[in-house]
Amino acid sequence: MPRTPPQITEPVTRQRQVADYLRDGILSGDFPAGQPLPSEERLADLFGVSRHVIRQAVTTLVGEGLLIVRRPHGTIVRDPHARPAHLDHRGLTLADGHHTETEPVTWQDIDPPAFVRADATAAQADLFNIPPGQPMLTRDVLQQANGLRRSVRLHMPFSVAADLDTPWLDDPHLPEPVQVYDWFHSHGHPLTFTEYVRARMPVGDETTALRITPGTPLLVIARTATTAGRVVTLEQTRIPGDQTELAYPLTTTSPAAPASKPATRTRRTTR
Amino acid sequence: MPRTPPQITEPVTRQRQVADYLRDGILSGDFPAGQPLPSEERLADLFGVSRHVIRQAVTTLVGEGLLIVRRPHGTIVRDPHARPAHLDHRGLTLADGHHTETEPVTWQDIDPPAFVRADATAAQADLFNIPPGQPMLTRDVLQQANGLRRSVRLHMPFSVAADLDTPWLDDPHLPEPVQVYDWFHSHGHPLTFTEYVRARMPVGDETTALRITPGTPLLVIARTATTAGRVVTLEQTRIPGDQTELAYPLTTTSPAAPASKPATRTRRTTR
DNA sequence: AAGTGGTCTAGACCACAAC
DNA sequence: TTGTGGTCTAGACCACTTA
Repeated sequence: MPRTPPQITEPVTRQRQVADYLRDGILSGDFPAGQPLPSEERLADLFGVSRHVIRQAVTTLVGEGLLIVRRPHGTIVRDPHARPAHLDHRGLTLADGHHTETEPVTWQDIDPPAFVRADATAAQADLFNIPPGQPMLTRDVLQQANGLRRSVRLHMPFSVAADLDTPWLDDPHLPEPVQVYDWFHSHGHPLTFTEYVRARMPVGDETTALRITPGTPLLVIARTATTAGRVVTLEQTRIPGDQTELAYPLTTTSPAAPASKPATRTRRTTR
Repeated sequence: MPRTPPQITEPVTRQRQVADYLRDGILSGDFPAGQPLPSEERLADLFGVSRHVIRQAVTTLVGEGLLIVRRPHGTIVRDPHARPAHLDHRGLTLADGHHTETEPVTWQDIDPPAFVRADATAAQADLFNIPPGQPMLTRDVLQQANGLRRSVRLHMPFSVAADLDTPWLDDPHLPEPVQVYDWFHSHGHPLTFTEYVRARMPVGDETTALRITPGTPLLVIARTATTAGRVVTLEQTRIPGDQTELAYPLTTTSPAAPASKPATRTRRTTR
């Protein structure tokens, strides 16, 4: 009897074997990008399994972004090494009191902006250092440029609008973000900006609104504007993750002049 | 007979209805986070459909990151508004000729670094401005800290190693990235850095190697080091997208001193 | 022992677009 | 008309963990 127990590996199911076979073929180029795979029934016959097994394997690979299904043409191989076609240099330019995006893309509103009165979520309350549930002015718009889509939502707590005598306390129609930034700058509140980037899967109608191909995640960018240590606005942008790559010049600080970190946000240390 | 054709909407399949019902319940809090959903068989009886329909709906929501399956406990509701628990302030500090990461996390190597000789892909060749397929020195390592995992891969073209008389042409055992940066700095090649962020779904064994929960994307960070207009190294980091959020201080440039954009990379304008 | 989700079969019918 | 993937049913057996 063997003393050493055998190495336990992942169970090798049929759908797993099919998925591995197809993935290897795609990554090695045996199944060239842009070409359709053999039909599900043909693959089922080829492997001698039911179509359900094939479908499970195909579903896995669609989730990995390696396949895309075009009915009734078939299942098409996607280029796995394709990088996003667009590069977005993140940054703002300040000239004559006017803020401008570094990236000179002109986004067009698909629908008129929506001005919803939203209550601060726990995370937003934490960010703005306000009580959770406090109402906020928001401006929500869906935009497009070059066939791309993005969603931009600007948030400003009521307390900020009131404390700093902004014109939007009575008229909640916030203009586009850069104009809001201009107002702060010209009224004695110079701004510094920080961006927070995360990725998640689209939920529900985000897939259709942003025209997201199945198997591609969402890039979520939260840009905060801070003046005198106070976060005054949050500009949240959502873009499909397979179309755009974000570029940031990295600040190389020297310890003599330490980086002015934005106000630390409390974070759960639990997972 | 009506003149105006009816508005065409998405077909409302059973699995779609089940998924919508469950999603609404999760987002509204009727199905509280952390609690298990009713079992598949119970849901099938409840709706009067086969278990297959339930499974399809559950698969959809797992793909959206709203559910997580823990066998045999059941299917657990995930907090849809949870933000990543960790914040990574991206940046480098330069002191006494030594580069240090701004974020003071100590990552531990899970395995010893692997030094593979890799050929430049088309995208990498474009980035380094070298012919595609040119060999590169690479250093690949899987790390962990605080229960998180990440993969870090450092690339340096052979031509760079040779032209700048680096010590790694003969001994391909690249040290960790900051030490490589130190070498460039102390040998008369001051560096500037740019980071490129994108998101994609994990492929194949990335899921297991990085311990990625199904339904969560991957954040891919490419950090380039440039000296005298030449990109000398590429440091690529991959982290699970549900655990870490990236923070970048945004540079607000004034047009008098325009931002020194890194060498423009050619990009396909096609989708 | 019981109950969970995972895998798999063998069928069936459908909508859609190309031929 | 044909072939595609999408949906759906009604079963079956399995591995796993907790009670």
